[in-house]
Parts: sequence; C-alpha cells; structure tokens
Amino acid sequence: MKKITIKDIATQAQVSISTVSFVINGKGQKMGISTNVIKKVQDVAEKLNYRPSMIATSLRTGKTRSIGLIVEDISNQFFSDLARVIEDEAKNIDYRVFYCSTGDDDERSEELIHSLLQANVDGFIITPTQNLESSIDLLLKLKKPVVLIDRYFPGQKVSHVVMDNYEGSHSATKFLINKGCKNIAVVNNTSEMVQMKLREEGYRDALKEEGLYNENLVLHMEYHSNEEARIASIIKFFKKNAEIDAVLFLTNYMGLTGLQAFKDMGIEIPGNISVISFDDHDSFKLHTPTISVVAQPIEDIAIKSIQLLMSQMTDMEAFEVEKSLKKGKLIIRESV
Amino acid sequence: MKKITIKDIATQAQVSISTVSFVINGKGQKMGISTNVIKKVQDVAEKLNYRPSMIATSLRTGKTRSIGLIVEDISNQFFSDLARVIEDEAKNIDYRVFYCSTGDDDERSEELIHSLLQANVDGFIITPTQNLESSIDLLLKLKKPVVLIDRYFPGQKVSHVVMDNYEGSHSATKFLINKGCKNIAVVNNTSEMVQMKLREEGYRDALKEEGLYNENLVLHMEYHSNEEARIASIIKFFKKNAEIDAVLFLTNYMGLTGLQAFKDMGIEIPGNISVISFDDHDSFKLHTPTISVVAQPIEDIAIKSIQLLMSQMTDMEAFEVEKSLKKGKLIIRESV
DNA sequence: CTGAAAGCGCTTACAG
DNA sequence: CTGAAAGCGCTTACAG
Repeated sequence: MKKITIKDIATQAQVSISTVSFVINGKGQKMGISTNVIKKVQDVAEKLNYRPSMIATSLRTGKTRSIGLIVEDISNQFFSDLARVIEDEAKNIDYRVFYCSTGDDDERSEELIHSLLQANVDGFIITPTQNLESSIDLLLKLKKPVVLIDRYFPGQKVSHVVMDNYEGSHSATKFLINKGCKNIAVVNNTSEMVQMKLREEGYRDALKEEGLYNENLVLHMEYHSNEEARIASIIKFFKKNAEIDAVLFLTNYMGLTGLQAFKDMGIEIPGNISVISFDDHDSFKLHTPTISVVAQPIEDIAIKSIQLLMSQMTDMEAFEVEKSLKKGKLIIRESV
Repeated sequence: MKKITIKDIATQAQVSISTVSFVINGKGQKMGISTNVIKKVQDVAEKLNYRPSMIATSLRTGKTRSIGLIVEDISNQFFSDLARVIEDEAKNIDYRVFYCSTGDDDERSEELIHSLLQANVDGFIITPTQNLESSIDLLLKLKKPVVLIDRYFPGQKVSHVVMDNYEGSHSATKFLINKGCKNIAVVNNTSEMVQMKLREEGYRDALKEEGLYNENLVLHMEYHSNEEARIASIIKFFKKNAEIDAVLFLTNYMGLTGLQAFKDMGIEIPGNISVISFDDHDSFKLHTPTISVVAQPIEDIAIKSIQLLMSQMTDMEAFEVEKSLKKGKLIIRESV
C-alpha cells in the first residue's frame, strides 16, 4: 500500500492538483469551485483515505502546527500534569505538542532547543535552566514565539507565566507561625533561579515580620546529588538543629526526600515537626500523615501559557510581552 | 535573522549545492571531493551556523529519524520511566522520540497512530489498547516497523516485548502462601488484555496448586471509574471478605488506590493484611510500611524494544517477528 | 470557474 | 573531481 498524494486524487477526480488542494483546505467556496467538483474531490479523498503529508505542507508553508514543550523532568508529577493540560489545550486549537525533559542540564536544554528548531516547531513553552538565557535570546532573535513557565529571567523581555511563589511561601510560613511554631526551617536547593529565590524570600519575610527569622534554619541542598546524599544532608541538618518544630520544603522532590529522612530518623509528623511542601503529589495525599502543600495552579498556568503563545504565533509583530502571575493554593492536611 | 540553507553555503563557498550536500553528509571523501573544498565548505557551514532542515530532508528521503512512542499514560511512573530509557537509547542511535498517551482510549489511540503516521515517524513502539488490533494491522500493511510493549494480541504477528506476567504474579502469590497466608485476594481491572489475564492466571494457578483458590477473593474494578468509586469498591470488597489475610494488586495504580482504601478503613499492613503490588512506584518506597512489589524490568524492556525496532527499520524484508519475555523482580519490603 | 508553474530545502543519479 | 537537474508533496500567485 503506497502513500496517497494529492496527485492521485487529482488523477482519479480528473481535476488539477490545485483544485484538489483548495478543496482539501476548505477554500473551495472561496475560490469559486463548483459544488459538483468539490463534492467529487471530497468523495475521492475519502475513498482513498487521503492524509495530507504534514512534512510537505510544512516545507511549503514554513508552519508545522506544533509546539515544543521543554520541561525540567517529565517524570515529575508537577510537570507531567502540566504537560497533559497543555497538550489538551493545544489539541483544541489543532496543534501537536512535542515534549522533552532537560534534567536541569543547560547543555541538554540547548540541544533540545536546537533540535526543536530543526523540527521547525511554531512556538516554544519552556521551563528554562539556570544558564539558558542566551539560548532564549536566540529564539527571540529568530522571531520564534516563546513563553517561559515556572520561572524566568528577571531582566529578559519574554512572556512568562509563573505561580506567585513569594505569596505562596509567605502564606504557608504565616500559617505555621499562627499555628504557634517558633523554629521554622526551610529546605531549598542551591539553584539561583528566581522562582526558588522568591520562595525563600517569602519564607524569610514572613518570619522577619514576626521577629522569628534565624538564618541557621535554612538548608540548601545540591540538586544533582543522589538520593542517599540528600537524605544524609537533611538528617544532619535536623540533628544539628533539634529545636526545629516546623519545616517548609520548597519543591515536591525535596519534600519527598525529607519525608524519607524523617522516617529514617523516627521523627513524627506533626508531633515532633509540622510539614508543608511545595507542589502537590500523590505521595503527599497517601502519606501517613497526609502532607500539607502549596499546590501550583497547574491548569491556570497551562491555559495562560498557551494563550500567550497563540497570540504571539498569530501576530508576532503586534504582540507585547506579558508577565502573568498565578496564585497558588495552600492545602492544609494532617501534617501541621 | 533568516534561516541559513544549503544554497547560502554554496554561494559563499563558491561551489555547487550538491557538493555542499555531500560534504555536510560526510560523503565528501567517498565522492572524491578534494580536501580543500571539504574544508572550505565545513568552515562556511560552521561560520554561518548552518542547521539542515529536518523537514526538507524528510520530504526528500522519506525518513525522519524519529520514533513514535504511544503509552497508556505518560504521567504514570511506570510509563514515564520506560519512556525515559527508550528516549535515551534512541538518542544513542541518533533518533528522536515523540511520545503521547492513550488514556486507555481506543479512539484516541487510533488518532495518535494516524497523527504519527502523518508526521511520518520511522517506527512505532506501542502499548496497545484493547481494540487496537486493526490499527496495528494497518501499520503492518503500510510496512511500518512496529514493536508492542507491555501487552500484545496473541493471534497477531507483531514483535513485542513484555514482562513475564504469569511468572511474576505466580511467584508473588507463592511467596504469600509460603508466608502462611491462607486467604489471598487479588485486585484486577476489567481489562481483557492478555497481560492482565496472565497476571490473574499466575495468581490463580499458584493458589490452585495448593488447593487454596477461592473465586470470591477476586475483585475486578472498572478502569474508567473515578478514584472515589474505586476506593469505595475496594472497601466494600474487603468488608465483605473479612477473612482476607493478603492481597495482590495487579497494577500500581490499583495498589495506590488500595492503600488509600486500607487507610480509610484502618486496616493495618502487614498486621491485618499482607500486600504486594505490581509495578514499583516512589509512593511504595515511601509508604509506611514500605510496600513489596513485582517490579517490571523496565530497562530490559526499553532496550529490547528499541533493538527489535531498529532491526525492522534497517531491513523490513529480512526481519522476523520476535516475541520477547523479560523476567520481573519480586522486591520484598515491610508489607508482607 | 480551473490549470500550469514556481518554489519550500534538501538528496542523488547522471553527465562531464 | 564537480555541477545541473529532477523530484519528494504540498500551496498559491498568476493567467486564462
């Protein structure tokens, strides 16, 4: 069975290939093609089960009706949830999504951008890594529509949609303070990215407002260390600071590691320590006790980012940079 | 900044576009192009930062150097782990992977196949849904390389690589019997797919060998019901059969649901009931107590499926159907 | 109302 | 040793 082309249809329907093309693309009416001919072409196309070659169309039009989605790690539930919503939204406007993971590796991220550029995607949605600013600049120079999500570069003129990270951790910390906690720790990674900085700031400011801030209770963990090393560093930190009565984990994977560490140490939640983590996760709902979280507004972020991307794809010139901040949601469970 | 083409290089290097094409594709030597010219072309390509258009190459050669990977649900850890290994393996042989999720929906699966067909991927790796046999037949008719994973259609002549499901649940059940459990339940979904049938058979045969089989202890849950309904049906089942002292969950999501149900009911693991689930998951390692599992040989499956696909892509005619069975691994944790 | 022709960016058989 | 030309499957300005 060989591939059916526009030419086969033209032959069978006894018209020119231009006519076929117009009909297939719904421009039959507009081009003043007779109803009879339109019907005939459609019937033949149907009968031969014709599928236009995306590749030929792309080469000709320069458009692929596809979006490249670059996330940190598609096997992290936050990103896979995000990806699914974005894919659904894109499907509604008849776009395909190609997704891939950076693993928080700058070099890999650059490769992915180039590979998607080569595949000629019409737009990019990206969770950038730390040093990706220049690659993003390249996309801007190429006039490629881009939206950053989850994080961004403060100085760069690119649309982005992120959670209100400052507010999220500020209100979570506030909640712990109101609960009566006095020695509230925070576990962050060593990333210099703005979203992590803002989360830490929200925590710090909330404590400072109450005169409770203690810089010894801030732990920064290496992102690229392995699970055992991370658990060990958490154990060490909590042993050293036995006065800690509450902790805020700034990402879900740090929260999960923390829970593992507490388990190994025999620390009881919320008896010995109250826990809140960023980013909801199935394991947090299933954990004994269930873990409170600052949940990201995944749906809002996904929908908004597609919208921003679409407005760029529709008219790259008229488009203006938009910075969108979406409020997260503090979900209180048994862990506090 | 406009896109650099082979033509721009030809102009700048003062050679014909054929020469450029040969050099870029490393066929310079073979075509007897002088070292000087090769060097000049390479330098110009480098200087202009030339990237070949994948789309033009595809249209011309009919190949895309890409693989379509269709899984049930990319946000399920089993599939995302699988996808990552497949992606890495593919990258090693310089192939891209496009992945997408069926959500166990036949219609969506067909759409995805057609959409990947339109994108002209060179090969398919698919976890088929129940009624996808005819769509797979279509791929065979089109002479498209296909490998099925995780499951397959017994009568169909297609290469596949799956875990030895029968052996996995047989040995897990055997383990529970040897532990002294007498009333061992199993929780399955209503799928008619062979992999689920085999898991249930392994369980059944192990019990029959010891004269312990009791058909009342088999629960079949609707796949497409929501989480609450699933929890409710598990609670009902375990209340009705209070004698159950062990349970085997046949997929990780059923296991997770089961744990939630046990939590709601106040059933203690392994005090009241021993638990083993198929498919390892972070939550199983983190759960209190940690949950024993029949882990799938994800790496083996991924590597083998790429191998089988490659041999088809290399030589579609000489290729012979291969059915590959990979042994799973029983990991005993605190839950038994 | 419809067709012939150019062109998107490549690859490759053919000619010299 | 290198170039001119055909063709992959489309879209669209132009001509009639």
